[in-house]
Amino acid sequence: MKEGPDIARIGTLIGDPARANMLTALMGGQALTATELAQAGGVTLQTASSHLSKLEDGGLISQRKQGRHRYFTLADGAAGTLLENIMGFAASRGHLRHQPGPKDPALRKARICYDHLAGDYGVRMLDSFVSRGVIRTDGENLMVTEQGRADIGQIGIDVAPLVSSRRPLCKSCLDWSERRSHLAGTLGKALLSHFLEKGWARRSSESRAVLFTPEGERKFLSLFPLERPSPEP
Amino acid sequence: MKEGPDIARIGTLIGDPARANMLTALMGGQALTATELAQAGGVTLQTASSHLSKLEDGGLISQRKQGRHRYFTLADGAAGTLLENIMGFAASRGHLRHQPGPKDPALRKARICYDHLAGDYGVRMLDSFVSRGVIRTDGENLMVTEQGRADIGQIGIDVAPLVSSRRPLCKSCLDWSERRSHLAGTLGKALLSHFLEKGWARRSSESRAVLFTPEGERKFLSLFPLERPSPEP
DNA sequence: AAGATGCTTCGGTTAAGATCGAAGTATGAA
DNA sequence: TTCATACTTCGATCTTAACCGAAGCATCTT
Repeated sequence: MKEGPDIARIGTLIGDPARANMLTALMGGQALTATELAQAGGVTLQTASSHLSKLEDGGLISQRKQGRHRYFTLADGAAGTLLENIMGFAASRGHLRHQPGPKDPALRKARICYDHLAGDYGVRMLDSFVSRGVIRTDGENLMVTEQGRADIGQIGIDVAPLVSSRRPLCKSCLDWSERRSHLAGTLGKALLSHFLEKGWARRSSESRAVLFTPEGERKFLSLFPLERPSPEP
Repeated sequence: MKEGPDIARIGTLIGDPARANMLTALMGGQALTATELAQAGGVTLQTASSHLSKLEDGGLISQRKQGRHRYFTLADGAAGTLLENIMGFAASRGHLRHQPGPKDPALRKARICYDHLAGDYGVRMLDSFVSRGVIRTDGENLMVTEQGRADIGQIGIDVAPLVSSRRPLCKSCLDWSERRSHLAGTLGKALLSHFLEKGWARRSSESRAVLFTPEGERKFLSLFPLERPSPEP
């Protein structure tokens, strides 16, 4: 009788606090072991193991055996995007777990959102692109302009190989701390990788924070100037 | 300690089968009473009332009192989009509630997805737009071309007023019965409204099916010809 | 081989919340 | 006023599943 996709199953999987915490931890983009995820979820290893197998059956995560460890990651980009969407929605309704934003100011400033940069710096980067005409926006969709390709090339990133993938090149992602959009998609991913490779910033070991070096910060800010505060919905 | 948006809360709301059924019913885009939603959810009125207040607290739905009725709708477009996303994801993982598609063939052929057309006809419409260059696609983002605006104008729809809104003009939405994309966004909404206004089709009273008249069907098919089966991921 | 580490499976307990009957409130009809 | 309809609130029951201790399996180290 009932028609359609089983959204309740996905909802149930995400609806348990321990599982939600594990998934949030996996949004960091790194593969984590069952033990690490148990800690992230705040449960014992036995309980975590049960949760992880449910998440895997549900297609949200996948695992890779390596020696006596099992490394878990989000199943794919679609799973990451789904979680981003839900986070954005939850934030838009004011459903925050503690108070208006992350307590840790570093997390508010710059953090990883699955595979791209979020937080104040992530929002600033997209704002700068839009105000300088590198990226054009049509409500929600984002497109790199012709001239924008050259600008991004100057940063040291070749746009061409990024479009081949089935993931979109640009995608806006609602930032829960800033309540504005930042840049996701393969370009967002490439930019973050670039910053990390150049040594401008590194990942925090305990959280999703991205820590810029003083020099990296200087370069970042000069690379992504803000003309004026651009009002965005 | 815990950072970020409370995705577990949203998950829990969607994770209950009765609530999921109610939300799916509301994806039809029409305002429904508590009694109707109780039936959709397969629970008594008391239980439904409890569910509805939880959904409202969570920001997924809103209500409007009218005499002794209370009409419930999805809170806004963002809520609809969220549910669409989750449906698409669930379908992509094969989480269907019964078997590979809707039992009702009419539902497979054409149905309402919140406010736009889905099913075989919905997919065909987008395919036709893409193959004729009315809409260009960049991975996931959709854009109406210059020439496309004129083509759509010929159908009788003025694109200009559709872009002002904060919702995107075009948006792809994964179709769970076809496993391909169809057209959402304000343009998708305008097209469906147009078909209904012109009397080419009408909504089914019991389900989300959209029933075309013989003449409406003829016009629809000639308006959205398929050059060749276009392979899409 | 023996021990340590990482993880899974099993079993019993417990807590959360979904459910509905019954009673209460609000609006409309007669 | 009286009755009917639409819905909410209260209270009690009952099912589901989250949880962890204990035991088992697999892999690495020594």
